[in-house]
Formats: sequence, structure tokens, C-alpha cells
Amino acid sequence: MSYKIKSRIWIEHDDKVLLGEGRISLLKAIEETGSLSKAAKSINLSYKKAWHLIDSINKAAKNPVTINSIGGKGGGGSELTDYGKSLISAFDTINKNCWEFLDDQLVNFQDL
Amino acid sequence: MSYKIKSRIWIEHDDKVLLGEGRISLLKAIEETGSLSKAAKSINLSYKKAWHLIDSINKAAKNPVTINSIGGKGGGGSELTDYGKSLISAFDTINKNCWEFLDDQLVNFQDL
DNA sequence: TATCGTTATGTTTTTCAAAATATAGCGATA
DNA sequence: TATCGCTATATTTTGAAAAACATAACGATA
Repeated sequence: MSYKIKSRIWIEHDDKVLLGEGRISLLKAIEETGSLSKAAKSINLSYKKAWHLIDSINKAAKNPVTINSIGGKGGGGSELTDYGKSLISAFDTINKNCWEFLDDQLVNFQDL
Repeated sequence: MSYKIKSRIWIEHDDKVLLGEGRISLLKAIEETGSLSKAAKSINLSYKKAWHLIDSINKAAKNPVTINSIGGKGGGGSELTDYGKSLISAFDTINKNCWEFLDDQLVNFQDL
């Protein structure tokens, strides 16, 4: 069967976008690099865009998702909270389940 | 639970985009109006964009999805083939199933 | 054979989002 | 107290997508 099904999912909280695929990969990059600027660079995002994303995430989330520090050793940095890590994990679970579900749904296109 | 989950799905055939939500609503509008230009107007699309969409759909599909006629009674028109109608129906089924599935998946966000 | 409302397409203009650039402020530490 | 690399934010520039505009072609039919 040469059909493919693709999807994009995102989660809103109080009608504000909380998480989507782009936001998730930014959070993962922060976890790996320990800094927002390095994270942005690593996934080819301008620092500014990355900053707005994190700002938007932290405003939509019930609890802080990152802790950002300005100045100090190394100039500062950014790291995920445990809460942030649990959000990533919940999103990844849903996304993966969704892919599997949709692949099954392609039977609706058999013979078409 | 004040979380909402949203999705966008689309179907590709031979790595070309065949159907997505925008394309589906254009096809439905053609079914209702009998003409591409009227359909475009009814869903606030420029004729040109609508034409490119239909062109792209018909190039990606195994069989023609619309029959377009130029000139003649009323200047011409556009109508769905039976094949086109069956594609719409298959897409709608998958999309609806997906929404239900994702709503269930929100349990992953309980307590978060 | 002139008319009409379409499809089909090219060209130009506008708009908006993204990227680039600039710069202020911060705090550990040497 | 000077330095450093980072966060935070404003301003300008660029580019790509969308909209707007223009026009050719078509075929039933009056």
C-alpha cells in the first residue's frame, strides 16, 4: 500500500498552546545542552524564536517547565524541571500511540 | 480537565500530498456548488489557490477526483467523481476516529 | 457568430512571518 | 571590579507566501 498517513498533534491548556512537536524538540535540546541559546542553535532555531517558545510554554503550563538563570557561572543557563520532563514523556507517549493508531486506520484506504 | 488535544492529519500517496483538511473542505464545497470558482469563494479561497489544490489532488490521486469542464452551458463547471466522494468519506472516517482516540489519550495528562 | 460564465494561467503587488542585527542586563568568579 | 557567556528584548531587513490583477481559451446556445 503506497499510502502514508501523517499527523501533527498539539496540546492546549486553558486555550493556550502548551506543547507541540517543535516545542517538545526544543525542550529536549535544552535538556541536552543546558542552555537555551545552545539548544536553539542545535535545532536550527533563532535564539529569539526559541525564547518566545519557552516563554509561551511557561505561561501555558501549570508549573514551570524550565528554570532559566541569568549571569553567573558560564553566563547562565536553562534546565528542565521534573515537571517539564514529565510533560515531555506524556506527550511522546500520546504521539507514538497516535502514529500506531493512524497506521492501522489506513485500512480505510485499501482498494482506494 | 482543562487540557485539549488537537490534531491535523493528512494522507500522502507516492510521497505526494493527496488529502488534508483544507483539500477535503474544498472538495466538499465543489460537491455543493458544482463549480470550482464558486467553491473557492464559499470557503474564502482565491480561485487560483483552489485551482492549484485541485490540480495537486488530481495529480496525486490514482483516479480523477473531479471532472472539470470548460465552456458550454453556464461556462463550465466542476463536479466530484464517485471516486472522489469515496476518498472524502474515507478521510472523514479516519479523522473522526482520530479525534476520539486522542481524546481518550488525554488520560496521560491527568495529574499533570 | 456573439455572448456568457467558467476553467486555466501568467504577472504584479502586498502582506506577513522569519531572519538578521543590535544591545542591555545579569551574577558568579578570578 | 572587569570579564564572560548567557538571558532578555527591540529594531531592522529579507524572503516567501498570499493576494490582487489581468487575460486567454473554451463550448453550449441563442
